[in-house]
Amino acid sequence: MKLEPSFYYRKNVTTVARDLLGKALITNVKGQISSGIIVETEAYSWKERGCHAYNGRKTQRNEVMFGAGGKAYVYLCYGMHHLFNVVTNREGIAEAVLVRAVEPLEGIDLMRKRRGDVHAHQLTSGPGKLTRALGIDRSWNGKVLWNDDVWLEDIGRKVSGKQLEVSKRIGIDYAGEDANLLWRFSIRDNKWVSR
DNA sequence: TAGAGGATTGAT
DNA sequence: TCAATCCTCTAC
Repeated sequence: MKLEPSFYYRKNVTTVARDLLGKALITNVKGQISSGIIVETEAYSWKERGCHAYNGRKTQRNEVMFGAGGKAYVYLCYGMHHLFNVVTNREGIAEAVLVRAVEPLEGIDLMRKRRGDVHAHQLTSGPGKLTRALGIDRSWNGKVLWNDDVWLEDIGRKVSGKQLEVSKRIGIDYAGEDANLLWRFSIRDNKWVSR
């Protein structure tokens, strides 16, 4: 079952980030389906320095984050990697959840084709890798997440408190104290969690 | 309009 | 540990 818009509209971005664990991210590129189970996320909010939209800073790139929740925010990092975010909250409030890693579910052969011949557990174990494996690029920026190209689904997988791992976010040393926020959520001992 | 730098990856 | 590589933002 596809996640309802109300799932994304919720006000607490960290709650959405936690709830996304165990959900499936599915893409349909020219009729070819590939999907993965989300095992690692990070929350970002305009209220803290790790976020592109810190302090309400709005640019052409991050404009989508200011829209209503439930859209994809895809941007290029380091000139070579596409990163996939889920926009949350209501219009005017810039918050998003970065999907950092998924566990391959469907279309594994297709992912291999896109990623080259790598070990199964390296197919989608990082934010730049999973976008490539699933065929996501910047042209997907702004798509709503309940259409037929890309969507999220509840596949009934529960993440217990025991499995939930909370930690500091990665790669935002420049954010000062905000880099210490425990806004990274992952499934403990899952092979596809990055690093 | 030019220059600096980045929410990463993969090879060395 | 470091280079690849190019878009985005900022400042001139």
